[in-house]
Amino acid sequence: MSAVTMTMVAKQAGVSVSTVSHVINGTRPVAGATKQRVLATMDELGFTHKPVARSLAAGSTTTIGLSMSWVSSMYGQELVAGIEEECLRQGMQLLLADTRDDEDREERAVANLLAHHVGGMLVAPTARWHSATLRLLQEHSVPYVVIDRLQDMRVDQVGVENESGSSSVVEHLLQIGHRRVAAITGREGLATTRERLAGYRLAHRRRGLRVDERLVVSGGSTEQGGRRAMAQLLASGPAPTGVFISNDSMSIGALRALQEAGISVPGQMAVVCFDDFPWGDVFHPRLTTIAQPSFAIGARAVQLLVRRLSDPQAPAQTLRLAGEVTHRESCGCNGQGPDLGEFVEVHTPNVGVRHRGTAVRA
Amino acid sequence: MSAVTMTMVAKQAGVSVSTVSHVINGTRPVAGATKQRVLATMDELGFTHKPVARSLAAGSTTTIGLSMSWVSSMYGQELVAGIEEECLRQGMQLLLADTRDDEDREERAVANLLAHHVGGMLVAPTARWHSATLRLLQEHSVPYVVIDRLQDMRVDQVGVENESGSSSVVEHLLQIGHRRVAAITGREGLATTRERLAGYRLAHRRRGLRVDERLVVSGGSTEQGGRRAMAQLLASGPAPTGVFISNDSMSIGALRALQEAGISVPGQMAVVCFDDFPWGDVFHPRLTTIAQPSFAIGARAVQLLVRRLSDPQAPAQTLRLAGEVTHRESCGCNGQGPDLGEFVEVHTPNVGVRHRGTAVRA
DNA sequence: CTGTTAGCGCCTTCAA
DNA sequence: TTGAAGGCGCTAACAG
Repeated sequence: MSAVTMTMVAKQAGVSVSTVSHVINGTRPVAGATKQRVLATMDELGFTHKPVARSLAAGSTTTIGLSMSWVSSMYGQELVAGIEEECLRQGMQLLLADTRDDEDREERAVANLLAHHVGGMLVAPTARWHSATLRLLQEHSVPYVVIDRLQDMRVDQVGVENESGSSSVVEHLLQIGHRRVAAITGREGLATTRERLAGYRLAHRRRGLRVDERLVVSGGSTEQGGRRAMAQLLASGPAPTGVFISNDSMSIGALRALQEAGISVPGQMAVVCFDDFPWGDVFHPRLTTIAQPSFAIGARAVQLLVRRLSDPQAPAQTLRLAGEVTHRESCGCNGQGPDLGEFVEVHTPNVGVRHRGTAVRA
Repeated sequence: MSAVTMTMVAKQAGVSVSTVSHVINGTRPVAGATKQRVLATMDELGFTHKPVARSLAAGSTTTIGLSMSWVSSMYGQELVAGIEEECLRQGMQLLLADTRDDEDREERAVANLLAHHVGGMLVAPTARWHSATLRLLQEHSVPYVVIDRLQDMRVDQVGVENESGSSSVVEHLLQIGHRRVAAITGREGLATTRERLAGYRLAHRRRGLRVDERLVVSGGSTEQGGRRAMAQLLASGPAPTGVFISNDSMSIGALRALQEAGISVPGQMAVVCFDDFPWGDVFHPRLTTIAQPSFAIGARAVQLLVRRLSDPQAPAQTLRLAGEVTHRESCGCNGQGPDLGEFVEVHTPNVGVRHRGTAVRA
């Protein structure tokens, strides 16, 4: 039997329901003796608070929703961990919904969450999310913060510094002598895609080199796309000697293509990529990557949401956390390269840091 | 504004709330004309159903809860995907809570889910879950199904066939000539640990070999544990020539230890393990594994729950899905081994199958 | 076929 | 310092 209600507690303790309610919520002073009695009976009866009833009556919740595509990427695990951890600390509950990076699913997911009376939302938007989903969010006038794929809007959002991160690894390749460095870019329309590509270009500019546009290929952010993109790079024209891959899924696809073509890494092709793999230093090729501070991003997102919840008028804030270059062997510099740290300012925010394998610096 | 209620729809359409309710739920016949009118006004006003109010009033929900530790394992992603997919098909919502394989967190997680009025629960229990959590579940008399770590109880549960799976890969090592095959086992108290170890023993028995107990080491199911276990195996006594590792996290740890010791796989050490990696055929060493049908397991779990929801008196059911041996190179048989398929009956249940990379059969 | 009337468990004025 | 009473949005008898 779970049906221990406030009414039952009230009757048993010989007080009114409102007193019980106030004891629970600390929403008005209650005499010490009464309070103790209520607390005791609550404990005795095994009373549990029912958030749904509360939210119905009060119109608010301590539950927040998270809408993201976490099946498609390894990056999501740490993110969710960070979010959960911070939720715990803030005394909030988390409701999860998966979008699979599909706009329709996303709309349904958000609608669901909203229907479940979440008090706020964390959204890692899909590529073309604005249309319906954004409207939903705004119609319900629910506070939300955008994660990862930042928008050109005045909203609370937190993500990684894409441009500086990618520019530093690309510049590393250029610096150790590569002159034909390709880029496999993500899905069109994503801020991350745009910014990481910008980093790639910036690196060339810094070195006074011109980008050969034939070496810039879209991989659509998926594993299959990455595979195709790499295959295409290998097939057409003068092959690159190095490649920058814009996310983890595409990296796997690209590696698959390289393997199928019998090309060794880094021997015949240097590889650097965005997004780290937690097991990146165990398997070969050991990838040189930019690790996102996923855990911290998640935690910060919750903090941003909590802030907005308590102060709806606060100005919108955009947080950019620095990625961390994890230097391994796929770049082929054999430790002769520069310390990449000089390009990237690695600052890990003070929100609970997680170990992510052994980062080998050059 | 999100506050479009049934009452408003009723007034606008000139009917009573109960009619609106019945139109929505199809819970009693409504005249065609009336129904159309209600539907139209609902659409016009942008009405959204509020599940929390419904569950309060009806005492039931279409929301089910999932309590598991999915951050720690890659296996979890497919599982959740399978669960979600099936939930979608069954028209149910999913609430997620992470336990991090910690008993206290698990208790809180389950309590939370219960508090949110879930109509049923999916639980992938931690090692010592019975004490508090199970009681919670039963006190609330909520239907639940156990996933993965099956219990010795009469409850609905679904998991992989641990024993036959591990015995087949271990027997493979024995068959190609290994005589000192070690086992790195999981956390004590887990059914999976027990069963996978039993498979390891069974393989030896089948081949008429005795297990050297010094080669059986616990890795506690964690990456660190796997690393320590492997280090221990390498340090003490006569080293094994092959090893069976009981889950994915420990495999990563063990590989790390092997790498630190400068031991090549499969050259100096043959490796087989439970749990596959989605990217297992891209990186080296390419692990020979037993892939769990995670997606199917998730889907079946939902089906089991739905069945119990509709028929509380149905007899408890235990489902065992076959794992699939994914034969790659870490076993070192160089394709000379037998077709492992002859040991394992691979039957993929009819619940939506997912691609998981290219499985190379010997 | 449809409306009326109680609540579900809780919060929140308004009184006392 | 405390109670009583109304209502959040919806469902489910009970009446027509």
